Amino acid sequence: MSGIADVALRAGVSKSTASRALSGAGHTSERTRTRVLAAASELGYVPSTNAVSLATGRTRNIGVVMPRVNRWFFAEVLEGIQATLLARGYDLTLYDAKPGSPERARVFTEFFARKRFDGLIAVGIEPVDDEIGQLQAVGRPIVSVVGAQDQPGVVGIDDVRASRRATEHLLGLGHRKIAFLGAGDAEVWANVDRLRLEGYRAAMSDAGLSASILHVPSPVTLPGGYAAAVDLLSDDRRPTAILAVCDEVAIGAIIAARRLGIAVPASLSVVGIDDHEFAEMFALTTLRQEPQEQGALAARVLLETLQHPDNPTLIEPMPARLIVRNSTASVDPSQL
Amino acid sequence: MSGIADVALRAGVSKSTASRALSGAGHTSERTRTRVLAAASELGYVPSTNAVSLATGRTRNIGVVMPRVNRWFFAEVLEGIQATLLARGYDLTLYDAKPGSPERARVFTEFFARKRFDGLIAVGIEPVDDEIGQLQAVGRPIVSVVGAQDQPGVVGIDDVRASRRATEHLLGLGHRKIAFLGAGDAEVWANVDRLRLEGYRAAMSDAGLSASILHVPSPVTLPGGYAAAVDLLSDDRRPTAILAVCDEVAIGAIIAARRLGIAVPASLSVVGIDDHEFAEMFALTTLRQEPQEQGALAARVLLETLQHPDNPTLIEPMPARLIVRNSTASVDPSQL
DNA sequence: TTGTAAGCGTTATCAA
DNA sequence: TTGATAACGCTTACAA
Repeated sequence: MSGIADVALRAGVSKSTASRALSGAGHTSERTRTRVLAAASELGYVPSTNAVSLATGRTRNIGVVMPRVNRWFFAEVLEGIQATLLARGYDLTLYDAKPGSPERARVFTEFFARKRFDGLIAVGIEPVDDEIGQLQAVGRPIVSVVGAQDQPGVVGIDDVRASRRATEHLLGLGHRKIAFLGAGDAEVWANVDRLRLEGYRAAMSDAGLSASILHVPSPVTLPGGYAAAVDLLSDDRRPTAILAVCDEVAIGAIIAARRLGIAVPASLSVVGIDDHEFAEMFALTTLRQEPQEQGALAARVLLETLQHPDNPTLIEPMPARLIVRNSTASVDPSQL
Repeated sequence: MSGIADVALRAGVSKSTASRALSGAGHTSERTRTRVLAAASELGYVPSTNAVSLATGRTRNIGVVMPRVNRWFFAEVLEGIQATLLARGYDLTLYDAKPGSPERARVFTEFFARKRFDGLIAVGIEPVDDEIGQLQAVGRPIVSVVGAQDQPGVVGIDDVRASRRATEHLLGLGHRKIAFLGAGDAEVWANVDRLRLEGYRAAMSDAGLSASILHVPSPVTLPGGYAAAVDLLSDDRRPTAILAVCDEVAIGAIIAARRLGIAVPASLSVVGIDDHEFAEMFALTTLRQEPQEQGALAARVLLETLQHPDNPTLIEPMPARLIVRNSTASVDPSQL
């Protein structure tokens, strides 16, 4: 456990010189610098992060809050953030904040107040009431991933546009009876769900099909989509196509269709949003978003902000490309 | 940003008295204590974790390393750890360490050397070569989740026993041609996979079926299990039952069977290990393990060790119960 | 029970 | 370019 004092001693300089040589800040002669560096590596010197933080006020640590980690999207975003921070030598402190839970309240008050991080990445956090103020009160830069597109510092795709595009794909195939599957009432993702529903509605309206708009609520999970689809598809007057709020729901719907003996895509087209890791296996047509990239971008933007606090970075919405696989086809004329 | 000095001033005491009153260590008169507490809350005082850590040597932070976070098991374990730490006021610093990656090397050397945590939880880390030494060198207590059962401080189920039990379930239903699906060669989970394969082999041998042992390699993912099962089941001499290394692979196999028109469980029994969140939806018979509990236990044990370093806690293997659903049935006599 | 003062391991200021 | 010395914000002997 040798400290900078030991290094200084061994290099025959003062602590301050050693510090300068090691951190690169301030002037040091080439000769002493190499001597200090040598001494440090010989001793296996590792600076105490606590002492550094105390003296400088920076932690080299980033906080990440998300409502949960056991969902494909969140896990992917987390990996993207992690990789980027790691490359820059930053640590990552994770905070779990399930909506409405008492733990969440503690995170927002107690844990955030400790300010153990230089900046915060909020993923899929839709702050309610006082949470907004609590986030502000942290007094550290914040970047969000998925959230209201109108706020600054938000990384994500344009959800309205994505689901509109997906709907148009189905319309282009001749479908008229298109159901939107997903987005129950009090969901985690309420915001995103709402935006995607909106895109679907807009596309339907534009096609003169306002009357055919059909919003089927479903839990936003694979089993949830399965169950909801079983109900929906058991009806005689079932739709010819389904737009799911995300791939997990879409895949649930495909599995439901198979079980009911409904051929996909011959008798039913299904399109999702995400390009989930299972999408290929189910030949799912979907709008691809890349959560790892979103996480990486969020991290980059945040680190950039830390370096140049008054250099506000404008974040462009990320692209969402239509990936056509084999879950969508032209509508069967007999079904019209 | 008021510090303890401000609190002390406001309460009309010295810094040390304020510190004692706030931390509860040492004696303080009831009266001054309440005064200090009042002053602290009026000022919204939050101790600087850096200063505390520097002075005490403890961080109130736990490190968690795992090879990845976007797999059901890991994500669940992480949630279990998180919840437990949160309840005790501990922070969680996450380290991603994909096997063999250069990032992993950095984590094990650079990041661990910073010792930003009081203890470490290693989930599914199968340390190689120098990594073992590097973990030791951290000089902090370590608890593992899943790993060699013979090492101390390891939380997990008895994998050999679990897969033996699963195999016996199939044997009890009259199956003789039972394939083990999973565990390719150079897999992340090599250790666990090997143990489960071993349990299967043991059960088969005990039943006098050594000759029928059939190990079919498959990537340990749902799509991987799907692909491997499609191959396996396309063969005329296909097995009447499959034991999958985990539920994700098992579910892949069920989906494959359905696509091939093979009825589960009538013509094919499938059993998994995990009780994954999708298991119920696929009526999968499985051996349930509870990763959240494992994470929580690991966290509890670690915190306990921090409090009583010389009180070695013995960790019992966690139970794995057979959950019989509808993916297994007595073998069809015509298939024998 | 309380206060003084010395750490904890760095960085930052200011002379030299 | 370098070196004393004072922060950083807290805990903890040691004295009172």
